[in-house]
Amino acid sequence: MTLTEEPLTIARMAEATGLTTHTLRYYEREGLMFAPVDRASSTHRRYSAADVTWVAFLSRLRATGMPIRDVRRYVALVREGDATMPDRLELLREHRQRVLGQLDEVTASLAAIDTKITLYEGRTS
Amino acid sequence: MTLTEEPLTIARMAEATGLTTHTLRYYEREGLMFAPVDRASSTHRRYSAADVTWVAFLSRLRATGMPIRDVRRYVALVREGDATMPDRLELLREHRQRVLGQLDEVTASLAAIDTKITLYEGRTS
DNA sequence: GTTTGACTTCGAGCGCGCTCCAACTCTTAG
DNA sequence: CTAAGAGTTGGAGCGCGCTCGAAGTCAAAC
Repeated sequence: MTLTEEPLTIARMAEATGLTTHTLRYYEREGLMFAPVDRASSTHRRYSAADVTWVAFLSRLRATGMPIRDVRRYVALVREGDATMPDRLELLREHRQRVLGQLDEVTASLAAIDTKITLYEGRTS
Repeated sequence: MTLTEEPLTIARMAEATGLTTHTLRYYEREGLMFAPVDRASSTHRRYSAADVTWVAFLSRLRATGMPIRDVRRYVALVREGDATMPDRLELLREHRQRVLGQLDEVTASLAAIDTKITLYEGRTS
């Protein structure tokens, strides 16, 4: 009884993923979808549950600043099958390290900003 | 005995701040400097220690994703003097909240990526 | 004084990631 | 069956933050 298995129109997919319909089509054009999106009567897109799962993960990659071109490389590896697992792992690990570095930098900068805030608070109190 | 008080050429300023000379000129054009940068014989820039301090802070704002236009607003307030302290404080606090939100989002996405990494590690071992 | 390399301005160009428009077709509610 | 609203494609446009090129001027070393 999984009603959620019904395919989604692009509008519903946009709601489900938090992306716009424009962005969904853009990602597809850019080769970021795992497989060609199903079509209802060969025109309107019908997104599967698997599509939702994939777009959710792809959004995680984007949210952490992975460039489109790297996402494309990653999904290309996924399409090639299990043999590319080590490559995917390496790609994700490298990305992870970059993100950790960015987090450090942002955190350090935030601390500097907090110091300034505290200073202002002292002067306006 | 503060040798560091000697003004810096743009090239040395670039070294000191980690920005390029192009970016330094760009920021100045965009109205992001606190005060007009000194000139040696009215052409070549000579950056003061105060300039270094300001650019360092401005880089913190940028590193945390504050848009150029907001940095401009902030520095405009600074120029207006002590009366604008409450406004500056508010601006920084709002920025701080946005940054905290971004940190949360990135951290959550990173966790999802870590999960995927762990999954791959399980399969390739 | 001359040379060499750093610096100047102005404006154009670019890479990224969308975002939007136009003109058209399809789906579905009534 | 028809009308209205949702979806389609292809390509242009945009906002941001630099980045670079050209053509010329200046400074410091010799």
